[in-house]
Formats: sequence, C-alpha cells, structure tokens
Amino acid sequence: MIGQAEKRFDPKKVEKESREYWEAQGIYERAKKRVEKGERYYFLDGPPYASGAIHLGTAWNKILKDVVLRHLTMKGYNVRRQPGWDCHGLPIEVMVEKKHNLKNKQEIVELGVDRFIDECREWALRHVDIMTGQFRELGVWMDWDRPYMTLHDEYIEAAWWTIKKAHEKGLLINDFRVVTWCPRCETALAEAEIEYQDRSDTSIYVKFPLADREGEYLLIWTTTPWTLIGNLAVMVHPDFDYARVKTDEGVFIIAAELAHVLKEEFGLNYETLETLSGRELEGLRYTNPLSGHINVEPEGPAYQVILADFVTLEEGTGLVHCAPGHGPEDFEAAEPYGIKPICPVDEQGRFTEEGGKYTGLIAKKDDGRIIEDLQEMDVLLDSKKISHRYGHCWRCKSPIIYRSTKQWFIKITALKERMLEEIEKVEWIPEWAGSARFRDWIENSRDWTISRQRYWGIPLPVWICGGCGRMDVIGSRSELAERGGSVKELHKPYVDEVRLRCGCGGEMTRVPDVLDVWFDSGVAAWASLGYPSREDEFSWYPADLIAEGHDQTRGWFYSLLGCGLLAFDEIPYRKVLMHGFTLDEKGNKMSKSLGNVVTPEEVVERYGVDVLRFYVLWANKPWDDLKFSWEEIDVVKRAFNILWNVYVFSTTYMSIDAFDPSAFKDAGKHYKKEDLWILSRFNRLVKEVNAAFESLNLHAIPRALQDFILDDLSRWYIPLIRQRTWIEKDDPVKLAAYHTLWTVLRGLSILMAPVTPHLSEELHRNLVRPFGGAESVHLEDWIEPVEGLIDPALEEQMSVVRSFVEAVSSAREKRGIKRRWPVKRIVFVPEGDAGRAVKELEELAKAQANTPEIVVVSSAEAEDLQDPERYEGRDFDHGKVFIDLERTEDIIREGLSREIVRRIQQMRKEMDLDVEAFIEANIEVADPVYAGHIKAKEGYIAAETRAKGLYIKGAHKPFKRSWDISGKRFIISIGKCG
RNA sequence: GGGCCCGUGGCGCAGCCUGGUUAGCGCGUUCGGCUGAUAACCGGAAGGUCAAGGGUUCGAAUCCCUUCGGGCCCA
Repeated sequence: MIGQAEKRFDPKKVEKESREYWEAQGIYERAKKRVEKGERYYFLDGPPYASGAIHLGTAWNKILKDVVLRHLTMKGYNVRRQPGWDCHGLPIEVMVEKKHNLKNKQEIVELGVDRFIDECREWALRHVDIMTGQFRELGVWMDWDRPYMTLHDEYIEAAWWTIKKAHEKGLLINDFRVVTWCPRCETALAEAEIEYQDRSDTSIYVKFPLADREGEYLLIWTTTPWTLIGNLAVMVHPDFDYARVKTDEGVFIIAAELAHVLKEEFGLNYETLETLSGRELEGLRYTNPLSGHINVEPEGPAYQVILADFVTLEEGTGLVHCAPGHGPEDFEAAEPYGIKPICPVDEQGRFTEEGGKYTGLIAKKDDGRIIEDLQEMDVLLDSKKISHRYGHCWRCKSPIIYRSTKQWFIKITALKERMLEEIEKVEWIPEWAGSARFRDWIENSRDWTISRQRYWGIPLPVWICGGCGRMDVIGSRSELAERGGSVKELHKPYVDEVRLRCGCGGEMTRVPDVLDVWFDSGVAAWASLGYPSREDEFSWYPADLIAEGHDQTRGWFYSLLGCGLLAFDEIPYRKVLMHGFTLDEKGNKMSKSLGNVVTPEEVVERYGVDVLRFYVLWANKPWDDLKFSWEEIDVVKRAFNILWNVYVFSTTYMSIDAFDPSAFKDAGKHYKKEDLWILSRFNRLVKEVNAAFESLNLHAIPRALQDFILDDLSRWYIPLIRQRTWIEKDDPVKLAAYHTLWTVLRGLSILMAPVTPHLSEELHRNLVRPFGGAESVHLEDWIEPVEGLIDPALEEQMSVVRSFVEAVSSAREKRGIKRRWPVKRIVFVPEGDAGRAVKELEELAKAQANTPEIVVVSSAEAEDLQDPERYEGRDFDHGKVFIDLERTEDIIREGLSREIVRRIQQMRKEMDLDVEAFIEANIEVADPVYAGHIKAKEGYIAAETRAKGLYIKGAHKPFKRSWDISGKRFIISIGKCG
C-alpha cells in the first residue's frame, strides 16, 4: 500500500535509495534485457579524453545522451550504449613526462620507451576508472564494464585496416608538407591541436634591395623575423595597386593604399613616382639580405616577386614575405613557380647546418639576433612590439612554428565533394549544424596530416624496405603474422622491432610514427564493434545517433566522416545532436585562472543529481551555450519541492485511507469536471513531451513538465480537490479524486524517468509498484497520449473560470475582503461563451470564488449594479464581474467560523498532532453576539477541526492562544483527546 | 577577412522554422493574501522602441537585406 512520503524533500536520500535499489535488483541489466528483441538503435558515444576529471561540459554531454537513451529504451528500442575512451596521445605523454621531469624526446628514450608506454597506459586506465565513477554518479546508464578504448589491440587493428583502405584508394600520401609543429613536443600538430592566444611579438619592416636597381627596395612587414632566413620570394596581390615612392631612405615599393604609413609611422616624406599593378611587378628580382649567411642553395627561381590572391591590405605593406618552408600558404604560392622550400630548422626548432651563420639559434626565440643583423645591414626600417593571436600547442602551450617536413597525410581534399554529398544524408539538430557550420568547415578543409613523431599512439602500419624502398601497409595483426611478424602488443616499441622480408630480399622496417589521435576516434563507428577483427557485432553499423559539442565540428564529426569515407565510402552516422559549451553566469569560459569553475560534484553536493539533470536540459536550447547559474538551479530545486509537496499531499491522504487504485474499478463514472480537466491537461503534456523527444528539442521537455506540475497540478487541481480529500470514509467522490491524482502521478513518474531517474523511481516505488506496476519505473513502457481524453473545450472553459476567479480575487483585494470570507453573490456579465463556461463549471467556480451564488446576466441587466456601496466590479478578458458586498449574518457567521477553524488548525499543527487525531477545544469571546455566531456554527467548526468536544466559554484546555479576529479578542485553547 | 550562433522589461530565458490575439515564463522589485502538501506557497502591480535601420506583406519579435554589439570557429 501507499506509504506516507517524507515531509521534506531530501534529494540525496531519494537518490541513494534508488541507486541502491537498481544495484540490488540489477535493474539496468533488466532494462536492457526487456528490449533485447526490440528494434536496434546504435548510439555511438564520443570518447572523452582519459586525462583527468570530468567537468560541467562533459557532465552535460553525458546527461543529454542518457536522457535520450533512457527514453528510447523505455520506448522499446534495443539501444547500444557503450561508452568510449580516447586513451592515446600527447596530453597523457606530457603528464608522464612531467612525472619523471623529462624535458625532451631524448630523455624519453633514455627512460625506455617500453616503460614510458606502460606508464602512459597505466595513466589512461586509472583515469578511465576515475571518470567512470564520476559519470555513474550522474545516474548515467551505460555499459561501464565494457567500454571501447582506443588502446585495445582490437581497436588498433581497426585503425590499421582503415589506413590500409586509404592506401588502396591511393589516398595515403607521404610527402613534404608545411605543418604546424611544436618544438617542445617535437612533433607535427593537427589544426585541432592548436590553441590560439594573444601574445606579444616583434614586428619588423624590412627593405629587400631590388637586384638591378640601386637604392630601390621592396618593403615587407613580418611578425616572424626568423622566417626571413627561409625567405625565397615576395608575394603581391595581382589586382592591387603598388606605388614606387621616393623617400630619403631610398625608393620603396609599397601598396598604394598603404603608402601613408611611411609618413605616419616612420616620419618619411614621400613622393609617388609611378603606380603599378601587382601583376606588373611579377618576376621582379630582389636580394634577401640574409641569403648570403646561409648554407643552402634554394632550388628553382627564388628571390622574385610572385602573385598570391590571399594578400590583403589589412596590415603591413601589401607585400608579403614568402618562406615556403614556414607557411602552408607560402608553400602553395611558391609551388607553381617551381620554387622549392628550404627548411633549415630541426625538430626542436633549432637552426641546422643549413642555417649557416644562424646554426644553433632557436626559431622564434632568437628573433632578436636576426633583427640585429638586419639593423647592421641597414635594411631594417622599423621594429615594434605588437600583440596578436598566435597558435600554441594545446598541451604544453609552446608557441608553434611551421616546418616543411615529410609527413604522412590523407588526401582528404580529394574527397571533398563526396563529403559534401554525404552530410546531406544526415539529420542535424539543429539543422544549421550541418547545412552551414559543418559544410563551411568541409569546404575549407585541407589534407589531413595523420603522422606524429611521438610514442603513445596507434603505430602507423607502414613498413618500408631498406633495399628497394617498397612500401607495405599492414591491415591487421594476422596479416603481420602471415608476413612473419609476431608481436607482444601493437604499441611502440614492440611493433617497431618487427622486421618484414621484402620481395627484393631486403628488410622492411616500420615507419616510426604514430597516428594523430583524431584518427583513433575517427574509426570508432566500427572499431567499437570490434570490426574487422570480428564480425559478430558489425550488424549494428552505422551509428543512428551521435551527440557532441560544437567544437567537434572540426573534430570528431569530421574525423568520423573522413574515416567513414575511407572505410565504407559513406558517412558513418545518421543523426547528430550538436550541443553548446558550458560558460559561467556572465558568459565567460570557465577556467582555473579565472576562478569561475563550477564542478558537477559541487552542484550534486548541493542540489542532487536529478536537479542538475533537469537544470541542464531546462536552462536553454541544447545547441546554445549554457550559462551556468546558481540562482537558476535554485529555481529548479524549488519546482522539485513543489512536486514533492504534491507527492506528500497525495500520500498523506491516500495512506490514511489505504487507497488502492487497482481496487477502484469504475473510477471513470465518478470523475468530476476537474478530474477530466487535469487528465486532459496531462495527456496534452504527454503529447508535448513526446514531440520534444522526437525532435530532440530537449529543453521543451523539462519546461513542459514544469509548467504542468506548477501551474496545472499544484496551483489549480490540488486546491480544487482539497475539499474532496477531507470527506470521511470510502465516498467515491473522494476516491475519484485520489484515482485521478494517482493516474497523473503515475504518468508523471514515467514521463520524468529519463530526466529525473531517481525521483521518478521514488514516486513509482510508492505509488505504482505495489499495484501491478513494473519493478522499476525504468522497466515501464513509455507513455503515449490518450487522444480521447484531451478535451479542448473543457480546457478552454477551465481557463475562463480561472481568470473569472482571478478577477473576483482582484475585486476582493480592492475592498479588503479576504478569500476566507464568502461574498453574498457574484454577478457575471460575460463576453462570448464565457457565461456558459462558468455555468458548466459552476460548482468549482463557486468554491474557488467562495460564494454561494453566481448569477450570469446581460450587460443591460447589469445597469443597476453601479452602486459602489453595494458592488465592486472588475473587468477581465472574458467580461466583467461584480461582487455583492452586503454582509449578511450568514456571511459573518461563515467567515468567522472559517477564521476560527483556521486558528485551531494552526494550533493543531503547532502541537504537532496527527492529521487524524481528535481534540477538545474551548473558545472564549467577550462579545455575546460573536459567541452566538460561533454557537450557530458549532457543528461545522467541530467537524473541520476533528473536535469531539467544542465548548464556548468552558474550561481552558492545555494549549492556549489569544487571537485577534475582526477586531475582537478570542481566546482559544485545545487539547488532545484520549 | 570568412563562416556560424546569439542580441526579447534590472537579470536569465521561451516564442522565430510554419508571419496574424493585448509578446509569454522564471528570478528580482513592490503591494497584498494564504496556511493540515507550506522552513513553503499564491495573487496583484510596476517594468519591454522584441539591438538599430531598411525591405517584403493587409499584417513582422517571426521572412529578406544592411549596420552595430557579444561569442565560437577559421584565416
């Protein structure tokens, strides 16, 4: 039977009990078992990086996923919900390096690569455990004991197989490329691994002397002086105008539009000699003043003016220095001219032998030395500090440099058109995530450099023959074995020891690189299914849904797409829910340095998990950024409190009466208007919630729930049935109210289960489970609306009555008449159908307006109500109400007795009496007229307050209070009976 | 420089796709009320050029264009 709920909502207690119940009864496993024959639904979890603790953003991410998946499970889908972990890569390497205080790669080798790898693995696994615990604490239901991890051999094989596919398609290329490079980590970085931050650098204006014209110079500007060593050309825009200007420092060539800086910045007077288009400057030869100091001869027609469309007039001089070895755009601009890059900078950013005079200097760091030289050569026009955005390594924060190196890359640009076709097949939520944001990213995409010169990652499965140079790509462990290579595990350094025999008789060794971690996660759609090592789970493919933050546009959404095209010529997911970032209250990024970080743990500590879950859905649309606010979360908690109060109210009476919903068969016959109304509202809510789930407009779910619970259920329905709950015995009028309330609460427990799994379980445990319900709310069938119960006409009528009652309240307030005091009658001059609404629902309208009589009249008949002594009128949306102010003796007696009742109830409560306890009461008032009033209502007062004996001016009872009612002094005393 | 998102009372957000009542909700402010679901809650009031300008339309917060401001990503 239904038990009395705890008076106070204690989320932690509720959550602990629900959690323990699930554990003890294996509810998660049973929920999966229940739908194992259902239609399959492949959800693919984006693997969080196993580097540390979860934060609010990752919590939000998993909560969104959990809500959607719980709902699908209740709908009967056989949902795959395997969590994933991104375990390789530089961040973990950096952690281990820090632990051993390692400065560079050489020291890793000295420590031992095998040991280093072991520690990286250990680090990853430990953090997977920690983070798993944190996700579990959020009530997230996933297969925590069988996650996919990128470090498993089976997973690595899937990546190898995919690389092999790329090779077969001719898309795996090994060539020179200008790549972003971290000199500390000594590796290439992907675009996704670069963080842009403001930094201060020296920018310089340099004069490049023209070859055949004494005293005439190209004027260039740069923020990276060290790259001048690799300068091989100067770029101009073909369509811009360039001016030859005469100054005291010589003749300069500068963009016509920017010539004014000569005067403004350097105080040089100038005179324009002629204006030429960029096109006319093409081929003009010049001398790089530093070229004499270096020890490398450039290939091709270097040191000339070349054309490039991307030159702008935003800053500088409109002539851009071109170092093809140190800028991808420079590289591309120089290529058509046959100018080959030089790159006299090694992995650590140090100038090599080729750097001649500059050998040993550090790129970027030693800009000052180069500037000094330029000064000495009298080609430096100016230098100044500027602040600009510059790329930094995402892990160690070192400023990146560009180097031209031989790297392995996927020629993804060849697939651009296919990618654009494929994204059309996907349902994007919101729509613009695909059609605009992702499309734009793809259109601007470049080839994907997948090789990294590091240790902790998936080894590149490429072996090259030392003899003939033949290259083989190995697709699996078994293929490796067939070629005679056995290996303990597929990581470095073990896999590096494998030598293969080449057809030419030579020995093949592995390319020592590992893969970009984005490639790891890119293969997740089949790697997590164990494919191609095994095929037993592959029938799940492709993924029905992925859900990640908008940063993944350039990350996972993209790597999945790219790898999907390599492997299966298709996009490997069908639907994408893209969500936002979590920000602080002011909309700033949460960061340790700003001290504004809010952790999921502290929110849970203060409010409980269900409130957090509800809040992150409720606060805004999933795809907008979430500004976390303690005040807002407090609002959510208050709403929970109100729901809990409804629950307490319900169980208080249901438990006293031992209400059994399953025994009350013909409830329908006894339903009153308000019951039908709340059932109509409830079914409308079900429709709304279902539509919101369907479209993944997840914010609409908690908002609809909250509106229903607060506005319809707590503020209106409960007051309407309050009188009925006080009826003694098994009156069907009361039982019908219970039954209605029970039906709504049962439905709510199911509707809310995906969002607030713990609280729902508590409601379900007490109200539903004992009466033929499933053993957990999460084992219930999802709820569908009953269209026949939705009654728009009744809802409209009720809405009229609500505003009618509000208008009456407003009129009362104006005259200072409390709601407790009845008014003799109410005259209503309706507009439209409003009169009918009030008549149809007259009984409850009278009760709520507290009047024995409501008269509906035409506006003509209302003419004689203009007496302000007698009537107070009020306009509202549906007409005008007049309250009759006449205070008859009946009214005084009624109002007075209700005042007394309310005081006695208050005193009962202060004595902490049971709701059912009986009392004796004594009332004393000096005025005999008032004593008479009370005497007249004796029966009513006694019944309402459960008083067996009610005395007027009798002996005092133990608990005595003095009250002022309508200016009279009353002394009331009560005592518990027997 | 490019792409995208956001801009609605003091604050936080719905509504916009699919144009049509007096633009909703919560917080806050203020006044009042209620009291056996109340360490709660309820109601009234004040408070809005729907960022600005232009256009389409009988009608624009909603559709289109431009501008401004904020954010993210890219260059």
